Amino acid sequence: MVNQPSVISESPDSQEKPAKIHLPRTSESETLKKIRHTTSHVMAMAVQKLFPKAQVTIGPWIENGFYYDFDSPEPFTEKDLKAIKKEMIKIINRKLPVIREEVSREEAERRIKTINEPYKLEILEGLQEPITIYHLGEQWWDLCAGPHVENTAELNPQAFELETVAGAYWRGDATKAQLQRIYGTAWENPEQLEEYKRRKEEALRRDHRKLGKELGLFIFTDDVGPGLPLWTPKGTILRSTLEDFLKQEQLKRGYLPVVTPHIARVDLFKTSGHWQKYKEDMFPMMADDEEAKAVEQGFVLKPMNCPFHIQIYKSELRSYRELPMRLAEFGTVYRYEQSGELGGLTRVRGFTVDDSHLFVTPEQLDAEFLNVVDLILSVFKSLQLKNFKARLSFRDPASDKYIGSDEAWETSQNAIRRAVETLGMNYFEGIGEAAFYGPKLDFIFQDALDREWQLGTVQVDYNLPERFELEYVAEDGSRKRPVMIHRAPFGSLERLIGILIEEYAGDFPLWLAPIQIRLLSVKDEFLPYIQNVVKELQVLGIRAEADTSGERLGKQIRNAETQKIPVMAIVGEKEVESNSLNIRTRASGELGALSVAEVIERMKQAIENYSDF
RNA sequence: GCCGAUAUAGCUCAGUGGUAGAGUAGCUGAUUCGUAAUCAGUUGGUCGUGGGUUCAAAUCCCACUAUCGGCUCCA
Repeated sequence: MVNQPSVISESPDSQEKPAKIHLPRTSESETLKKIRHTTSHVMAMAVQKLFPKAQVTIGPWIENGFYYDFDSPEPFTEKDLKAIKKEMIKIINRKLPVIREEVSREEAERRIKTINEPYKLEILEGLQEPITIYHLGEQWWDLCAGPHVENTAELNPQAFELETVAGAYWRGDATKAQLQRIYGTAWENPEQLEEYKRRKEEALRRDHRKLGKELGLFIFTDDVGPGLPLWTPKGTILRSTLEDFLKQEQLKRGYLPVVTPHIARVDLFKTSGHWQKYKEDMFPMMADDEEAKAVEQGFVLKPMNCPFHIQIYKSELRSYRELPMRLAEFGTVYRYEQSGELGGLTRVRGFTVDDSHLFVTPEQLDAEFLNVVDLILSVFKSLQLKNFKARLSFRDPASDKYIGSDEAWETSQNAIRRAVETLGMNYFEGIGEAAFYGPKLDFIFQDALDREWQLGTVQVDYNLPERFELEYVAEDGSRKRPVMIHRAPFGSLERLIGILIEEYAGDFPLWLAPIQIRLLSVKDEFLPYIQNVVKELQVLGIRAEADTSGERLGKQIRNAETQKIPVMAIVGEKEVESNSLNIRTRASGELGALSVAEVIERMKQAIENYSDF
């Protein structure tokens, strides 16, 4: 197995093991909460036994397990994890009682001082009374709200695993101490643990970085640079199919296409506020010489498209009759993301936003916002994306990273709240998640490894119209200020494709598949026939190709399956004689012989309806 | 950016101080075959880059780059 190419693991046999075991998330199970809390305490006790200098900080449960952060002079290694696990099993087998004790703040403080753990003192400050301490036997205790199992004997030593070590900042603050975090998972029984591991492996198989390589969709090279994807022919088909799809939707809804350059004078971004607020996140300025650099006269790669679209709006005196004006562009932007943040297609330094800026009158704002949300939801529906959350991304009033007046923020945040309430959508609020120029409604998706990513976004903006002094002539002849809506249903093509690859596990619906149908011949003598049919299909815009490898049929089928091609057409003597194709699909297997005309008709229908063959 | 790990053939990986390997892909030949791997032969690597230690480095040390996991950040 080890020496096989990895695509092998995608074979039907390895996929047909439906999960029978239910794996609850921690928040759904009181039992798991107890198990994981106690297991994390056992781990902390083991760590302090083996590394007496390690200080315990916090160690909560998380949805799939738990972690504990330690301040340790030496970082933990994978080897240490094995030793820690061994020590944990010893502790479990000692059948230590887990005892809850309520103490006064003063008493807690006194006890912490005797064991000299300053982090605990800081934690204590933030705790409400009653303060509870949990003891593991007589040697170890920690501040904890619980709940816990009653005895370590209730933990199954075969049902937990220490997974990985990582750095983490104290209190999640990059200016504070770097701690060592150990992630682990714990379950009720070994069967659940096995199932959990199996699902993690399964998730790894869906990873878009792996599938992107196997299916030949995109590459990265060291010579081009980190976070800068290169799109291969197949990936480019996928991209442009998605682009065309959205362009059509937008044309139906009155959007106006525009194209703008990738660079602009730095002054443009001074007016917009980017230069002041996000200079560090932009690629460095290009200047002719040192003198130009000194006075900040030069060009920058655009991190956003809005200032460009604003220029087009401003290029003429606008009447209220022209509004809403919806300028749309697949605009490629460049952001100098921190090196440690880059990964696959979900976080890159150059990406294409399906961007549009809508210039509307204040009266039009609510209706237009609803139109945008409607577009976004219908796009997700066509893409069969169902698992997402809507987040109201508001500013953190305590932070100074935002531009604009308090009134402008209030007005736009209220507009967003009104919209989601009108639609009756489920949503949650993310304080501090706003863009620096305005609040957003974001659509959040999960990748194969349960990490969350923002795709679609709608933003209400009173600030940039102000900064660029945008106007329109109102009905009464007065000059008024429009409101802007920034919106991107995909968010970025790159991130969307990353999520789509994982959502479909590389098995794209027919309309998106880079190769829609591959023709296979039983014998080489039928190659001319299949090549003619391929031409016929291509003329009709169907993405068809012929397998000319001369391999046996079984191998040709296998190759088409591993490449996840949705439709295979097999040609032997019978098919040539009757001018037909013997169809086999990924979704439904063998469908038998159909006339070429019928195959064409069904392909066209399925592609048009976003459905299977 | 921070903590840790990793980097060997197009791909997936083995190789822990003594002449660089396997499977697969590619190429060549034979086979002309009916629904997930036909057989044989064969090309291919400054072992990420640059330094150092050593008689000798893929292997040990240092720096850098990239990737992976996590943290922080994310317009």
